[in-house]
Amino acid sequence: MPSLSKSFSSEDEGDLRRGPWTLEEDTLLVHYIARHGEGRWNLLAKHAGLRRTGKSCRLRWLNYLKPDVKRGNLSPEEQWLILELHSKWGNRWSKIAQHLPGRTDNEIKNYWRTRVQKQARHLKIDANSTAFRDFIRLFCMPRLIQKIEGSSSSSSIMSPQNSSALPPLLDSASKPNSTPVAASLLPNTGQGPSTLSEAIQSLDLHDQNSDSSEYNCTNSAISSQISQFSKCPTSPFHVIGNNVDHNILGKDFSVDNGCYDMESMNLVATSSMVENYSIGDFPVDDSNWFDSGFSDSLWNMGG
DNA sequence: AATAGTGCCAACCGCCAGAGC
DNA sequence: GGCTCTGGCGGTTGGCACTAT
Repeated sequence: MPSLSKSFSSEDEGDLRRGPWTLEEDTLLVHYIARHGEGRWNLLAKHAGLRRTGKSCRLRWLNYLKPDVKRGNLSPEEQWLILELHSKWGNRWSKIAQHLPGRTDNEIKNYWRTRVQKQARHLKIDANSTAFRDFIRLFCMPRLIQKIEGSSSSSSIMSPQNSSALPPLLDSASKPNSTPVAASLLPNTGQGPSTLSEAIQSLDLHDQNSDSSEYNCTNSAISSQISQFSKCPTSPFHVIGNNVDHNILGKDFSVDNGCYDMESMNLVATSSMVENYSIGDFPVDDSNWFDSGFSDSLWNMGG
């Protein structure tokens, strides 16, 4: 957010600036990197004439100015991938971000904290608990799969240049002052995967050392990967006929259902509901469930 | 219209690991 | 081996924008 005032944005600690970046600083940084490349951040800051720490320059570049940084709402595919990878790796945000082209670790971390952890708070369970992990895998991920499969035509192309495909009302780029100046100043490097399916393919290729068993049921294309995942016998939401494998329900999925207004929740994660649950009839408002991240009907249940 | 509450996210902080000397 | 520098990471914070009352 360039050029916004902030109480501590004036110079302190000697000559170093802190707080929001100005448009002028952004331009300096972008032009310097365009000419000399990135790296050696402390030197870069000095030579570019920026009164910022190298760290601050690096962060500003990586999280905001870099041309291939994608802005706007996370797609269902991206959300699914975040949930899946987080269940696998935990808070390894940078590692997770490597598999989401154009997304930064900061953005993923923010998403997790503001959307997913909020849900755990509303359910009054620990976000790191088994119960919440089950909730994610039993309810959220299958729902996302439905969402993805329902709009399979738009499943794969998510290059930064294609951000117009994002839901316009929810595209955070609509915020003022949020347009990356570098996008118009620098060419796209074209490095790294540009689509989610490419990212998942790279996941298949590179993840075979550590926990590859979790991906035994993956395929190269995202749609087949996800449907394969849902069919995988080891998947927590393995489907038998049209019903969830009840083996997974042996786990304690107790949620204090007396803690919130059940009428207004749309979704109630109780064992009895789970037993009647089938993939096709989630008791949630289908219209906007994941369109707006986790923040709409389902996730706003406790407020 | 004013105020309070909440969501979101950019930016900062502290810690750590690796490289170079 | 110890020190310094640098970059990377995860956690946290502050403030703007939006929504509800």
